[in-house]
Amino acid sequence: MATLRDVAELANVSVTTASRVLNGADESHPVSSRVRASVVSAAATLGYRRSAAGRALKNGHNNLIGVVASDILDPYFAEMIRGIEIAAAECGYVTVLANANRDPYQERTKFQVLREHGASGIVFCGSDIEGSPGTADLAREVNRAVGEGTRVVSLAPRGFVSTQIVVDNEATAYSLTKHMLGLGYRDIVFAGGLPGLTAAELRIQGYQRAMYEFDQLPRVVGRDGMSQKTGREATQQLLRVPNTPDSIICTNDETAIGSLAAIWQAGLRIPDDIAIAGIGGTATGRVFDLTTIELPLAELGRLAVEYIVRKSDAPPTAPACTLREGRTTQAVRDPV
Amino acid sequence: MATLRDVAELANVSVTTASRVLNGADESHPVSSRVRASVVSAAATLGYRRSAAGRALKNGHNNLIGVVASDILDPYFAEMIRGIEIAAAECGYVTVLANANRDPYQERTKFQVLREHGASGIVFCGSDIEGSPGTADLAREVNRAVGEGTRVVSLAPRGFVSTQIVVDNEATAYSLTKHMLGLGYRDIVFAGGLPGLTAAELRIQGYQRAMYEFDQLPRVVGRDGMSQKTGREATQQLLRVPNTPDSIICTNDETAIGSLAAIWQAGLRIPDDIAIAGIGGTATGRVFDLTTIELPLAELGRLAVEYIVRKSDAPPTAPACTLREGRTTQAVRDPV
DNA sequence: TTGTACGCGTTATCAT
DNA sequence: ATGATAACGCGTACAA
Repeated sequence: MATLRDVAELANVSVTTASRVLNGADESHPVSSRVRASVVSAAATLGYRRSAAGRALKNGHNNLIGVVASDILDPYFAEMIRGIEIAAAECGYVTVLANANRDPYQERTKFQVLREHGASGIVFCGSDIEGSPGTADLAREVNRAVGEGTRVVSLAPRGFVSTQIVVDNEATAYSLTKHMLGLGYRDIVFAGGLPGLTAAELRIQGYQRAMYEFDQLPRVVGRDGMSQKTGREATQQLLRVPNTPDSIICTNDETAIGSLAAIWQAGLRIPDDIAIAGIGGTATGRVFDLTTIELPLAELGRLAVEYIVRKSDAPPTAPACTLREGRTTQAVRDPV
Repeated sequence: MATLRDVAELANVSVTTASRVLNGADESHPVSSRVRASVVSAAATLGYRRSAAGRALKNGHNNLIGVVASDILDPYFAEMIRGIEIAAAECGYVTVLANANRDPYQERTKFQVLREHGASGIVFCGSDIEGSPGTADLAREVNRAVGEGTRVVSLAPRGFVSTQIVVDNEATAYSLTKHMLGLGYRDIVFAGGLPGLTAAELRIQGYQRAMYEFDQLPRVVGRDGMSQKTGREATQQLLRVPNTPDSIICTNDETAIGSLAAIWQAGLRIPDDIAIAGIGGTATGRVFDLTTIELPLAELGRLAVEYIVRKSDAPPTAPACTLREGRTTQAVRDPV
């Protein structure tokens, strides 16, 4: 890699001048257009690229934004990451991705590595599991980082203290359940989740609150995952026994997609035989015309980046969620 | 951030010693266990983390692997990225993600940024569009980088010269089409693609070759995308006019999922009324029991990382693809 | 308008 | 077994 010095030598100027030409948005140090041109041309012929390492060492900070994602394959998080990456690129920042595979230990390790690389801010995409081992360790690390000026943002509820830009999970599930009840559904089952996973638990609570208000008995199944597979298996289970519900609210769109797959494969019709709703608003949900709560996932990512880059601002609040009525639910004429 | 010097001072040793204790896998420089302990304890109390910037500056290289992805939301690429990230983490490397949004200009810009950050290697996830503007620019940049020792790997066919770890797209589509013909399907339509997108064009060619060999007329629709939306819209179009085919081969699993959505929503049965097959082997495909060619996507990512990290090896070759017979196709008793 | 010189955190080399 | 020092590439305060 050609260095600034190489460029300066080829252009017959000092490194200072070369630096000013190539990086200086600095108006206080004008450079003659002749010198400027020769530096630019030298840089071009040498294929000069500034060294992020040297720059970071000098400035004490890096244009890096770290991401600790629970699962990059889940469109829910992928959408957030995409929002982060786009906003970061617009601000001249680079996104460093670390996939934690839903493992608290990996989260801690990767958080540390991101810090070693001098990330200006670190964003957590994904909730945590209450009381899981390693949680305390992670909390300590996060505290230290925040104390040293690193901006830490969580885009899902988290046990450690950090800036949170989080949708109201309880309220989304509550309002979605109310909506389903309003359509006339009564025997509504909630599918998906993980014991202790905060975001999931909050959604279950919202669902339960709405059901109790309506004097209906809540029923939660498939509390062993947040994936399409979870939705599929939980639904197959439901269809195998009596008491098939009239509708299923899924913990997220992924689970709902799995549920759709199971129902279609069983030869039933949606929404006539059984209705499905999800939470998320991901692209696959739209393709299936899924009734869901649209969460501003990419927007959350963008807000996180803005909070990190414009260091003075107060933490932003998450924008509102909106219900999207698809074709996997309908008004029920004859509530049982 | 506490520096090595801080640690050394607290432990009353020189920075050299501190460095040796904290980073030295160096057996040739033993350290007394007493000193070692005091350094370790000092580092712990200060929360010392080594600086990647300083280290990169000194070593001249970074433990970074850059990824230029066409679309992180596409599970096809997300799976590759996941493979990269896991393998990289195992080798002590960090993954830097750049999403190019299928734009050649963004690819070039982000490639350069990745180089600025001293990435040891850069992986391209996604094919390119032949003759698109910016392609030549990118090729020049890549050449320069390779000449300077950066390892560049493409996990899809690419116009520029680089190490390629690529599945045989023509062959996969050919063998899948042969399989469908063998099942008894005759009026097989191919859906999806983008004009000039090399990987997509190769799949179309493989499909056409198989059809011609069987004296069947190939028919390609929806050549305006690679997404679920593409598959859905192309299929809706097909169902709207006469000459409904007996089966659809989709350019990838995503397109196939969209196709499934359209067919189910139209009230038709799969595979009885119409059969669907995809290419990819992604998780969503499995949930829908999609007949597909399983490509070793995560494995490609892993191979790319190994090639980058173990700098001496010859470029690895892509592992084989395997047909997975799902429930979206079946043997046809009565070929028309 | 342009140049000189220093220091950021780390490690390799050489010295003790 | 431990320490002093130089150098990596960059940006900037200061000098000219």
